[in-house]
Amino acid sequence: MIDVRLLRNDPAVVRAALARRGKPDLLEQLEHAISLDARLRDIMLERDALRQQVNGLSKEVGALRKAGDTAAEEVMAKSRALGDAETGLAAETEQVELALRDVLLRIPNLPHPDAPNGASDHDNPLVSGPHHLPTQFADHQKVPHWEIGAALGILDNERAVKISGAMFTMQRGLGATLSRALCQYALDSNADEFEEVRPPTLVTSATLTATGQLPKFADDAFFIERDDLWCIPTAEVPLTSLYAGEVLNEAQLPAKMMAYSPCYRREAGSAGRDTRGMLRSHEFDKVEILAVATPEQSPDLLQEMVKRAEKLISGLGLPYRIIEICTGDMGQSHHRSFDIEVYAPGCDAWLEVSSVSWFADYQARRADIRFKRGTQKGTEIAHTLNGSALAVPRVWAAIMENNRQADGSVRIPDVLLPYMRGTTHIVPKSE
RNA sequence: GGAACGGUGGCAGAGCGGCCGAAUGCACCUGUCUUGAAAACAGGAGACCUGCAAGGGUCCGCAGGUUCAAAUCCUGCUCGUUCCGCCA
Repeated sequence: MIDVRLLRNDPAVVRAALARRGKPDLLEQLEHAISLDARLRDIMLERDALRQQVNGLSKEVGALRKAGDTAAEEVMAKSRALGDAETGLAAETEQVELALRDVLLRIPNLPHPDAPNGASDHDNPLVSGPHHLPTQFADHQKVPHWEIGAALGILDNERAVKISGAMFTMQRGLGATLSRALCQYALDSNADEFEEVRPPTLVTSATLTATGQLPKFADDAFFIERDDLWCIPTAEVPLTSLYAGEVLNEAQLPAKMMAYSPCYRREAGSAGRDTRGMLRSHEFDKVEILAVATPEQSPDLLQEMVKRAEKLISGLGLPYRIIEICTGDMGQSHHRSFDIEVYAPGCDAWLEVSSVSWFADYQARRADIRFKRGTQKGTEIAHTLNGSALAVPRVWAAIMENNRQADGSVRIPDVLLPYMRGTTHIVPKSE
């Protein structure tokens, strides 16, 4: 959520910042929020004045009663009348409050001043790279991973579909081992600074609202109606809410955490896209890194987290590049955001394998994560940042295609060897 | 799933419908004392909204209800503990 007070005191700044996202209807929502806020403060003032009177009268009644004064009855009647008026105003206040909250929850975050302007993903500037990109690929590398996986007997999507329906994948044998190896690798590489967490993967609506998926993007998530729980689309969701509703001490920040989790996505808007192979599916594995921080710590943390994600991809020896997300392509909650893309010669495509973002106080305000500076009075809203350390399926696919040898085998990147039980190459099953 | 009990400030823990934003202890902060600290003593100190401020309002798990007045009474929910049942 954006800060209502900023909207109230400096609407021009908010308008200008949101205008950069290039969605005209946003500005209408802003005006709506501004007028609701003004109205809310008016009636709250009225309501509080009434409450003050009622409170005062009630005290009087108490005193009169004690003194045995019959005037108490009169005062009670007066108070009752005021109380009725207060009830009406209170109901209205509540209504306006809810309406305002609903509008605010749907307004996206303000882009960082340094975030590049742009209308769509075509305008995302290149930050670094391409790295490790050979001048040309051999023919044996220009085979899509779904063909490689099938030939090696390590990808069995047909049976995944039999079990669970379209857009589910299944890895078998060394394919499954490779998936797990990637997770281990990502976790081990960040264990120096990040606490490993194994969070719940079913969460409440409140939790899913904190990170920004609700109320606007309910269609993108799996919902278990009977128990009123949602399947997480990323470990960002439970990790962000880990400190929800708490006041942290400044000394606890930055709190750095990481988690492996399955991720569940309905992919409602993309039916039919990327249906082959492992580029898009309803369930996949990911290792996420996340930090809760002070505003001052955040810029450096953002850079650090991009570096960490880059190091993982680079360590695998895959061709990659880093781009920055422009204002028109930014996600709802993002303040500033970088993507790492890996080139897959079989698909002939740059695949987004990691996204590192700074949310400023947008998520923390929704989640009510605050911190206290030293012995200073009062609290401040914290900042949150997170990034995929490693999203398994697309990296898995890129390894298949980039590392395919002339003999049809796939070479395991060196950094994964410790997790592969001695396997250096995945070779076709000889039958 | 069934039953019993419970949810009060950073923690522990009192609280007759009005004198309760809430005793007390610990922890914390500031002073006095001390070379410094500890101890002792004195004082201070919650969060949120609104307001330039003074002030006002809200918050005792959550939501309703009763009442002139609710931490306190009633209802529903939720979470926790324990016991039973079930179970990897």
